[in-house]
Amino acid sequence: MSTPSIRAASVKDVATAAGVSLGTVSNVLNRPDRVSAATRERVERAMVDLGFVRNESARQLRAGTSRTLAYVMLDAGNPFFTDVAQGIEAAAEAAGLSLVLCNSGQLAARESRHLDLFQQQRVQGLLVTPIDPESPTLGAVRDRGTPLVIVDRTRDDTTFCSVAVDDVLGGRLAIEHLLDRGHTRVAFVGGPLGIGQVRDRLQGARLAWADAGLPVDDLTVVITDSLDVDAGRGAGQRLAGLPSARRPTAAFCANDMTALGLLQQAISSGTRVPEQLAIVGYDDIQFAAAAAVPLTSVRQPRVELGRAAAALLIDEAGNDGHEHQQVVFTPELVARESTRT
Amino acid sequence: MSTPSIRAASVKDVATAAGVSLGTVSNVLNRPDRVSAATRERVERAMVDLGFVRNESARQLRAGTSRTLAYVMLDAGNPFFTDVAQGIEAAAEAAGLSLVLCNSGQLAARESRHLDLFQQQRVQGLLVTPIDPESPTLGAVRDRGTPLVIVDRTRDDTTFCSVAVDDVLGGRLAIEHLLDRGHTRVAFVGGPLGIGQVRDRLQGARLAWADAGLPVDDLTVVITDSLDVDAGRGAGQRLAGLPSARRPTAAFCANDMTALGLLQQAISSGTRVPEQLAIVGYDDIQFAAAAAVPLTSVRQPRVELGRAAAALLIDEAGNDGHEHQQVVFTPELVARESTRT
DNA sequence: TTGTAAGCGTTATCAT
DNA sequence: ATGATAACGCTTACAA
Repeated sequence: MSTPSIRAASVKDVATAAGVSLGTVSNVLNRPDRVSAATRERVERAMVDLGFVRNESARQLRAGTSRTLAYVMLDAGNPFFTDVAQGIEAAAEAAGLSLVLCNSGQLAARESRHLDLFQQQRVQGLLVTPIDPESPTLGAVRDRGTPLVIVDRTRDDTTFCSVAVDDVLGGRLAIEHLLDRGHTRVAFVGGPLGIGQVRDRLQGARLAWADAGLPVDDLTVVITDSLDVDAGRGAGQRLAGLPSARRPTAAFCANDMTALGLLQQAISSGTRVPEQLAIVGYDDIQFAAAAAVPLTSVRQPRVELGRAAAALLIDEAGNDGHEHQQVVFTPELVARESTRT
Repeated sequence: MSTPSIRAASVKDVATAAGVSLGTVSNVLNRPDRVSAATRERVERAMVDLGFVRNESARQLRAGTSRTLAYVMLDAGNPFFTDVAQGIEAAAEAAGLSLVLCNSGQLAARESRHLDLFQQQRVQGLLVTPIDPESPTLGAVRDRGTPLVIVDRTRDDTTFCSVAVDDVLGGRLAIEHLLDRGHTRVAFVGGPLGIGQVRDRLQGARLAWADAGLPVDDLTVVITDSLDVDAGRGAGQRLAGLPSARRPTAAFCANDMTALGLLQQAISSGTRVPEQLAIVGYDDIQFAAAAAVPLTSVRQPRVELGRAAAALLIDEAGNDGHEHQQVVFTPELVARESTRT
């Protein structure tokens, strides 16, 4: 049993206890092969006796290298981002690195606090899903020496590595699926348009609509204030209020939370899904498949997204010949009950 | 614009650039009042010119104090824990501390890796929702000097601070609610029984059942392998297979994920909820209210749980007269459509 | 108000 | 195979 001491045991304490020099202790820590089995054992015993815990600050200061990656999430409450984090962690673990997480919660002040902290900690690299991908603070981080990759967002220039999913294509897929099912009056539900991804998904929807040669007015656009469940409910009421001749027979929602809200409103008001209203969501979160009417959704390769981001970061941090890459993944439509013909 | 240099600028570099001594630079960092406005300004200019980022390892090594708390989550994909984390972060932020997160994902190896890492980083304190609250590794952490509080779990002894919710009472509330609604054949759905919380919720259910003087056999117990959506679906099929005379008219699920699965199975097989099957969940996650039939659920004060845990930890880390406390919160039943009479 | 210098715990180089 | 010693970048007395 170790005795909680007033001051944590240091290598020096271990050395004294084991009757060896401090350098030898460091060797059992870092090059165990360089030390004889007998002394190694003695040192290791002393370590557990004293409850020795290596001081990472000192190690890092001297060695000049950190063994951790950090991911600043946009919204830890959204299952999408925790899946991305899981992919990052898998890649980090495979490379012998640890991942620590932080949540900006969409607050710029918190985002920059966390960015600062991690820079000061000299993490090997930083992943971030930024509130604003164009923000100059990201460039500042990298200029100061911390490799940084942008996750699930893109930037207009190519000065960063980034991984994202083709949202224009995703919008296309959703609408093409509904057209295939014979729908000719469709609603896009989502917002605000300040979010680049919402814009892209809408654009993709419009492109597919135009390609089909349908009257542009038959694609109703319902802009919401946010992308949560309440927004979906509200949109449902707005759709229900339309004259039946103009009422859409299908809706494409900019994310699953919104789609779930719309679904709930429909069911509780007696609208049958998919017979009277087909619904397509976006993200394919776990709850989409588990909804009362399993939701057709555009799936993004979340875990793979994280994995790729981590790989890019590890390359940027370790490879001198590194060149920035903007990786764009392809989304995929998962058809379920909510759009069954 | 700062120039990305081959080696990060140090206080010494800043001192040289500003034409002052290294001690003065440190003063503008730590005691800005001790230095004249003129030199302070000069030093600050030099800092931005050089893109100076304070080295936290060196700071911490010398000052001996960390400004961060860490939370090792059990399952980052479960919205319950991210809400808890939010409460922790709020309390940490209020105390001028940062919070970093890690996910054990129910893997003991990962849990202990993360625990090790944070100990080595000498974080001010550690919060953890452990895979096994009785594990001796928790005691080892604390013995080695890192304050640790247990979150959403309890331990048999009182050697730790902990915060949890009264699960026996929660089970009681669920069953009493169903009894109030007139149900006399009820199923408990959840498992495995290795999880203390599942045991407690079941125990509460049984106590309430016994108090009502009903035949013990009329409380059907359906044990599941896990607490996810699939488990709920499977349980639904098992219930449907019972002879109608013995088939429960209501089910109490050990968490919302399971309840959502049960609900989905019921709806897709034509069982009307709540008319033919009433459902009570547990946790009151956001998706519970957003389900096709909004779910009655036992709510735990998640954010408050986190806040309280952080407060305990901060006290343990900073207050010499600290005494361990086991805080137990009271759950609350939120009635919704799924149990409407 | 500012400068000087010691030391935090570790790693790594060089002797032995 | 092991021991002595000089950094790493910073904070903090203490001296000027």
